[in-house]
Amino acid sequence: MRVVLSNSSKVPLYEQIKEQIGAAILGGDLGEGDALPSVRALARDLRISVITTTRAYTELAAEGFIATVPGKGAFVQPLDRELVREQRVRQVEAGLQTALDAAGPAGLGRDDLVEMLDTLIQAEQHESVEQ
Amino acid sequence: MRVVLSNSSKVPLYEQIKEQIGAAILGGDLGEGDALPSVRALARDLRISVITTTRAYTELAAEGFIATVPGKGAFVQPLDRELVREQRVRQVEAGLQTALDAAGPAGLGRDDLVEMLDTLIQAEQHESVEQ
DNA sequence: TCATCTGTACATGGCCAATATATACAGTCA
DNA sequence: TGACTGTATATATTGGCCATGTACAGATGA
Repeated sequence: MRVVLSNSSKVPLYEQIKEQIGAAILGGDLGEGDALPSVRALARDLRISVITTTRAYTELAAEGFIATVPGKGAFVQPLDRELVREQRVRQVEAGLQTALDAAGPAGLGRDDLVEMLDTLIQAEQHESVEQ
Repeated sequence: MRVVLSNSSKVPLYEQIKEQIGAAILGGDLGEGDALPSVRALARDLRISVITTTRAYTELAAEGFIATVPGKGAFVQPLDRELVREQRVRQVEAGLQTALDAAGPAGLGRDDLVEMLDTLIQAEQHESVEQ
Protein backbone atom coordinates (compact mmCIF):
# COMPACT_ATOMS: atom_id res chain seq x y z
CA MET A 1 0.00 0.00 0.00
CA ARG A 2 1.71 3.08 -1.23
CA VAL A 3 0.18 6.53 -1.15
CA VAL A 4 1.54 9.29 -3.33
CA LEU A 5 0.52 12.89 -2.87
CA SER A 6 0.59 15.72 -5.34
CA ASN A 7 0.87 19.19 -3.90
CA SER A 8 0.18 20.76 -7.25
CA SER A 9 -3.18 19.05 -7.41
CA LYS A 10 -6.20 21.03 -6.37
CA VAL A 11 -7.58 17.93 -4.72
CA PRO A 12 -7.17 18.17 -0.94
CA LEU A 13 -4.54 15.98 0.66
CA TYR A 14 -7.02 14.06 2.77
CA GLU A 15 -9.10 13.44 -0.35
CA GLN A 16 -6.13 12.07 -2.25
CA ILE A 17 -5.43 9.67 0.59
CA LYS A 18 -9.06 8.57 0.69
CA GLU A 19 -9.16 7.96 -3.03
CA GLN A 20 -6.02 5.88 -3.13
CA ILE A 21 -6.83 3.72 -0.16
CA GLY A 22 -10.43 3.39 -1.29
CA ALA A 23 -9.26 2.31 -4.74
CA ALA A 24 -6.87 -0.21 -3.21
CA ILE A 25 -9.72 -1.75 -1.24
CA LEU A 26 -12.14 -1.80 -4.14
CA GLY A 27 -9.42 -3.18 -6.39
CA GLY A 28 -8.62 -6.00 -4.02
CA ASP A 29 -5.06 -4.87 -3.20
CA LEU A 30 -6.25 -4.55 0.37
CA GLY A 31 -8.50 -7.18 1.86
CA GLU A 32 -10.57 -7.64 4.95
CA GLY A 33 -8.57 -7.39 8.15
CA ASP A 34 -5.48 -5.91 6.57
CA ALA A 35 -3.82 -3.30 8.73
CA LEU A 36 -3.33 0.17 7.32
CA PRO A 37 -0.28 2.23 8.21
CA SER A 38 -0.91 4.11 11.43
CA VAL A 39 -1.99 7.71 11.13
CA ARG A 40 1.40 8.75 12.52
CA ALA A 41 3.47 6.51 10.30
CA LEU A 42 1.58 7.66 7.24
CA ALA A 43 1.87 11.29 8.28
CA ARG A 44 5.62 10.91 8.80
CA ASP A 45 5.97 9.14 5.48
CA LEU A 46 4.06 11.80 3.58
CA ARG A 47 5.49 14.66 5.64
CA ILE A 48 2.09 15.98 6.55
CA SER A 49 0.18 16.41 9.79
CA VAL A 50 -1.34 13.57 11.76
CA ILE A 51 -4.61 15.43 11.64
CA THR A 52 -4.78 15.20 7.90
CA THR A 53 -4.21 11.46 7.82
CA THR A 54 -6.69 11.17 10.66
CA ARG A 55 -9.30 12.97 8.67
CA ALA A 56 -8.83 10.63 5.74
CA TYR A 57 -9.15 7.58 7.98
CA THR A 58 -12.13 8.99 9.83
CA GLU A 59 -14.05 9.56 6.65
CA LEU A 60 -13.09 6.19 5.23
CA ALA A 61 -14.40 4.68 8.45
CA ALA A 62 -17.63 6.68 8.21
CA GLU A 63 -18.11 5.28 4.73
CA GLY A 64 -17.63 1.76 5.96
CA PHE A 65 -14.35 1.00 4.20
CA ILE A 66 -12.22 0.67 7.30
CA ALA A 67 -12.57 0.46 11.05
CA THR A 68 -10.39 2.44 13.42
CA VAL A 69 -9.64 1.04 16.85
CA PRO A 70 -8.13 3.35 19.48
CA GLY A 71 -4.82 2.02 20.70
CA LYS A 72 -4.65 -0.62 17.99
CA GLY A 73 -4.85 0.74 14.51
CA ALA A 74 -6.97 0.97 11.40
CA PHE A 75 -8.16 -2.11 9.57
CA VAL A 76 -9.89 -2.89 6.34
CA GLN A 77 -13.51 -3.86 6.78
CA PRO A 78 -15.21 -6.62 4.90
CA LEU A 79 -16.11 -5.02 1.62
CA ASP A 80 -19.82 -4.57 1.57
CA ARG A 81 -20.20 -4.03 -2.12
CA GLU A 82 -23.87 -3.52 -1.76
CA LEU A 83 -23.30 -0.65 0.65
CA VAL A 84 -20.75 0.95 -1.62
CA ARG A 85 -23.10 0.66 -4.52
CA GLU A 86 -25.92 2.21 -2.51
CA GLN A 87 -23.85 5.29 -1.81
CA ARG A 88 -22.89 5.79 -5.41
CA VAL A 89 -26.41 5.16 -6.54
CA ARG A 90 -27.60 8.07 -4.43
CA GLN A 91 -25.18 10.37 -6.16
CA VAL A 92 -26.34 9.13 -9.49
CA GLU A 93 -29.96 9.64 -8.52
CA ALA A 94 -29.27 13.16 -7.36
CA GLY A 95 -27.71 14.01 -10.70
CA LEU A 96 -30.51 12.44 -12.66
CA GLN A 97 -33.09 14.26 -10.57
CA THR A 98 -31.41 17.58 -11.29
CA ALA A 99 -31.44 16.79 -14.98
CA LEU A 100 -35.05 15.75 -14.80
CA ASP A 101 -36.10 18.92 -13.00
CA ALA A 102 -34.52 21.02 -15.70
CA ALA A 103 -35.82 18.84 -18.50
CA GLY A 104 -39.46 19.76 -18.09
CA PRO A 105 -39.12 23.51 -18.65
CA ALA A 106 -36.71 22.80 -21.49
CA GLY A 107 -39.33 20.80 -23.28
CA LEU A 108 -37.24 17.67 -23.15
CA GLY A 109 -38.83 14.30 -22.81
CA ARG A 110 -37.65 10.92 -21.66
CA ASP A 111 -36.25 9.94 -25.03
CA ASP A 112 -34.37 13.22 -25.35
CA LEU A 113 -32.71 12.58 -22.02
CA VAL A 114 -31.67 9.10 -23.02
CA GLU A 115 -30.25 10.45 -26.23
CA MET A 116 -28.27 13.11 -24.40
CA LEU A 117 -27.02 10.49 -22.01
CA ASP A 118 -25.72 8.35 -24.85
CA THR A 119 -24.03 11.37 -26.35
CA LEU A 120 -22.29 12.15 -23.10
CA ILE A 121 -21.16 8.57 -22.73
CA GLN A 122 -19.65 8.62 -26.18
CA ALA A 123 -17.94 11.92 -25.46
CA GLU A 124 -16.47 10.45 -22.32
CA GLN A 125 -15.09 7.42 -24.09
CA HIS A 126 -13.66 9.61 -26.78
CA GLU A 127 -11.99 11.75 -24.16
CA SER A 128 -10.30 8.83 -22.46
CA VAL A 129 -8.91 7.78 -25.79
CA GLU A 130 -7.47 11.20 -26.45
CA GLN A 131 -5.49 11.29 -23.24
CA MET B 1 -41.52 46.31 -12.60
CA ARG B 2 -40.93 46.16 -8.91
CA VAL B 3 -37.97 44.43 -7.31
CA VAL B 4 -38.08 43.47 -3.67
CA LEU B 5 -35.00 42.32 -1.80
CA SER B 6 -34.76 40.18 1.28
CA ASN B 7 -31.71 40.68 3.40
CA SER B 8 -32.52 37.66 5.49
CA SER B 9 -32.37 35.46 2.42
CA LYS B 10 -29.16 33.60 1.82
CA VAL B 11 -29.60 34.23 -1.88
CA PRO B 12 -27.18 36.97 -3.02
CA LEU B 13 -28.68 40.35 -3.77
CA TYR B 14 -27.62 40.29 -7.41
CA GLU B 15 -29.19 36.87 -7.76
CA GLN B 16 -32.50 38.04 -6.33
CA ILE B 17 -32.58 40.87 -8.84
CA LYS B 18 -31.79 38.50 -11.67
CA GLU B 19 -34.52 36.10 -10.66
CA GLN B 20 -37.23 38.72 -10.40
CA ILE B 21 -36.44 40.49 -13.62
CA GLY B 22 -35.96 37.20 -15.40
CA ALA B 23 -39.32 35.98 -14.17
CA ALA B 24 -40.98 39.21 -15.27
CA ILE B 25 -39.63 38.75 -18.76
CA LEU B 26 -40.51 35.08 -19.01
CA GLY B 27 -43.93 35.82 -17.57
CA GLY B 28 -44.60 38.55 -20.10
CA ASP B 29 -44.78 41.42 -17.62
CA LEU B 30 -41.84 42.88 -19.47
CA GLY B 31 -41.75 42.77 -23.23
CA GLU B 32 -39.27 43.38 -26.00
CA GLY B 33 -37.86 46.89 -25.96
CA ASP B 34 -39.10 47.79 -22.51
CA ALA B 35 -36.64 49.91 -20.57
CA LEU B 36 -35.44 48.66 -17.24
CA PRO B 37 -34.68 51.05 -14.41
CA SER B 38 -31.13 52.34 -14.72
CA VAL B 39 -28.51 50.67 -12.57
CA ARG B 40 -28.27 53.86 -10.53
CA ALA B 41 -32.00 54.35 -10.09
CA LEU B 42 -32.44 50.74 -9.06
CA ALA B 43 -29.48 50.93 -6.71
CA ARG B 44 -30.88 54.09 -5.11
CA ASP B 45 -34.30 52.52 -4.83
CA LEU B 46 -32.99 49.35 -3.21
CA ARG B 47 -30.35 51.20 -1.18
CA ILE B 48 -27.56 49.05 -2.48
CA SER B 49 -24.46 49.71 -4.54
CA VAL B 50 -24.48 50.44 -8.25
CA ILE B 51 -22.02 47.61 -8.65
CA THR B 52 -24.49 45.07 -7.40
CA THR B 53 -27.25 46.15 -9.77
CA THR B 54 -24.65 46.27 -12.51
CA ARG B 55 -23.70 42.71 -11.83
CA ALA B 56 -27.30 41.59 -12.09
CA TYR B 57 -27.77 43.41 -15.40
CA THR B 58 -24.48 42.18 -16.79
CA GLU B 59 -25.38 38.59 -16.16
CA LEU B 60 -28.89 39.01 -17.49
CA ALA B 61 -27.32 40.47 -20.62
CA ALA B 62 -24.87 37.59 -20.86
CA GLU B 63 -27.81 35.21 -20.74
CA GLY B 64 -29.57 37.07 -23.52
CA PHE B 65 -32.49 38.44 -21.55
CA ILE B 66 -31.59 42.09 -21.84
CA ALA B 67 -29.20 44.34 -23.71
CA THR B 68 -27.26 47.07 -22.01
CA VAL B 69 -26.30 50.15 -23.97
CA PRO B 70 -23.70 52.53 -22.53
CA GLY B 71 -25.18 55.99 -22.16
CA LYS B 72 -28.70 54.86 -22.89
CA GLY B 73 -29.90 52.16 -20.58
CA ALA B 74 -30.86 48.53 -20.33
CA PHE B 75 -33.61 47.06 -22.49
CA VAL B 76 -35.50 43.83 -22.70
CA GLN B 77 -34.42 41.69 -25.62
CA PRO B 78 -36.81 39.77 -27.82
CA LEU B 79 -37.43 36.60 -25.91
CA ASP B 80 -35.55 33.95 -27.77
CA ARG B 81 -37.27 30.84 -26.55
CA GLU B 82 -34.73 28.77 -28.36
CA LEU B 83 -32.00 30.40 -26.35
CA VAL B 84 -33.86 29.79 -23.13
CA ARG B 85 -34.16 26.19 -24.11
CA GLU B 86 -30.44 26.04 -24.77
CA GLN B 87 -29.75 27.17 -21.25
CA ARG B 88 -32.04 24.58 -19.75
CA VAL B 89 -30.38 21.97 -21.88
CA ARG B 90 -27.07 22.89 -20.32
CA GLN B 91 -28.49 22.35 -16.87
CA VAL B 92 -29.78 19.01 -17.96
CA GLU B 93 -26.39 18.10 -19.34
CA ALA B 94 -24.69 19.13 -16.13
CA GLY B 95 -26.99 16.90 -14.11
CA LEU B 96 -26.48 13.99 -16.44
CA GLN B 97 -22.73 14.47 -16.34
CA THR B 98 -22.77 14.38 -12.55
CA ALA B 99 -24.76 11.18 -12.66
CA LEU B 100 -22.41 9.74 -15.22
CA ASP B 101 -19.32 10.58 -13.20
CA ALA B 102 -20.75 8.77 -10.22
CA ALA B 103 -22.01 5.87 -12.29
CA GLY B 104 -18.63 4.52 -13.25
CA PRO B 105 -17.31 3.84 -9.75
CA ALA B 106 -20.74 2.50 -8.79
CA GLY B 107 -20.49 -0.15 -11.43
CA LEU B 108 -23.52 1.21 -13.20
CA GLY B 109 -23.70 1.07 -16.95
CA ARG B 110 -25.70 2.90 -19.57
CA ASP B 111 -28.71 0.62 -19.26
CA ASP B 112 -28.76 0.95 -15.49
CA LEU B 113 -28.87 4.71 -15.82
CA VAL B 114 -31.73 4.60 -18.28
CA GLU B 115 -33.60 2.30 -15.97
CA MET B 116 -33.09 4.63 -13.03
CA LEU B 117 -34.21 7.53 -15.16
CA ASP B 118 -37.45 5.79 -16.04
CA THR B 119 -38.02 5.00 -12.40
CA LEU B 120 -37.56 8.63 -11.44
CA ILE B 121 -39.91 9.75 -14.17
CA GLN B 122 -42.57 7.39 -12.95
CA ALA B 123 -42.06 8.55 -9.39
CA GLU B 124 -42.45 12.13 -10.56
CA GLN B 125 -45.70 11.42 -12.36
CA HIS B 126 -46.99 9.53 -9.41
CA GLU B 127 -46.12 12.47 -7.19
CA SER B 128 -48.00 14.93 -9.34
CA VAL B 129 -51.05 12.74 -9.14
CA GLU B 130 -50.85 12.65 -5.38
CA GLN B 131 -50.80 16.39 -5.04
C1' DT C 1 -22.19 73.41 -25.42
C1' DC C 2 -23.10 71.77 -21.06
C1' DA C 3 -25.66 69.57 -17.47
C1' DT C 4 -27.26 65.23 -16.51
C1' DC C 5 -28.47 61.22 -17.56
C1' DT C 6 -26.70 56.39 -19.08
C1' DG C 7 -23.43 51.91 -18.55
C1' DT C 8 -18.48 50.31 -17.30
C1' DA C 9 -13.70 49.37 -15.27
C1' DC C 10 -10.90 49.33 -11.34
C1' DA C 11 -9.13 47.98 -6.68
C1' DT C 12 -10.57 46.70 -2.21
C1' DG C 13 -12.65 44.92 2.12
C1' DG C 14 -15.53 41.54 4.64
C1' DC C 15 -17.11 37.14 5.20
C1' DC C 16 -17.25 32.21 5.40
C1' DA C 17 -16.35 27.55 4.37
C1' DA C 18 -12.69 24.36 3.53
C1' DT C 19 -8.09 22.85 4.41
C1' DA C 20 -4.16 21.83 7.15
C1' DT C 21 -1.86 22.23 11.38
C1' DA C 22 0.39 21.27 16.68
C1' DT C 23 -0.27 19.38 20.89
C1' DA C 24 -2.14 17.14 24.66
C1' DC C 25 -4.98 13.19 26.03
C1' DA C 26 -6.39 8.23 26.39
C1' DG C 27 -6.30 3.22 25.11
C1' DT C 28 -3.29 -1.21 23.92
C1' DC C 29 0.28 -4.29 24.47
C1' DA C 30 4.88 -6.43 24.92
C1' DT D 1 7.00 1.22 31.93
C1' DG D 2 7.82 2.48 27.23
C1' DA D 3 6.43 2.79 22.77
C1' DC D 4 3.09 2.23 20.02
C1' DT D 5 -2.06 3.11 18.67
C1' DG D 6 -6.38 6.52 17.61
C1' DT D 7 -8.83 10.98 19.24
C1' DA D 8 -10.22 15.78 20.80
C1' DT D 9 -9.13 20.40 21.23
C1' DA D 10 -8.29 25.16 19.37
C1' DT D 11 -6.18 27.66 15.67
C1' DA D 12 -3.96 29.51 11.47
C1' DT D 13 -4.26 29.96 6.43
C1' DT D 14 -6.26 30.03 2.25
C1' DG D 15 -9.41 31.00 -1.51
C1' DG D 16 -13.78 32.08 -3.33
C1' DC D 17 -17.85 34.81 -3.26
C1' DC D 18 -20.36 38.93 -2.18
C1' DA D 19 -20.79 43.73 -1.95
C1' DT D 20 -18.83 48.16 -2.22
C1' DG D 21 -17.05 53.46 -3.84
C1' DT D 22 -15.23 56.13 -7.27
C1' DA D 23 -13.62 57.70 -11.43
C1' DC D 24 -14.17 57.26 -16.41
C1' DA D 25 -16.63 57.38 -21.05
C1' DG D 26 -20.77 57.54 -24.09
C1' DA D 27 -25.66 59.55 -25.06
C1' DT D 28 -29.18 63.03 -24.96
C1' DG D 29 -31.85 67.08 -24.59
C1' DA D 30 -32.25 71.94 -23.02
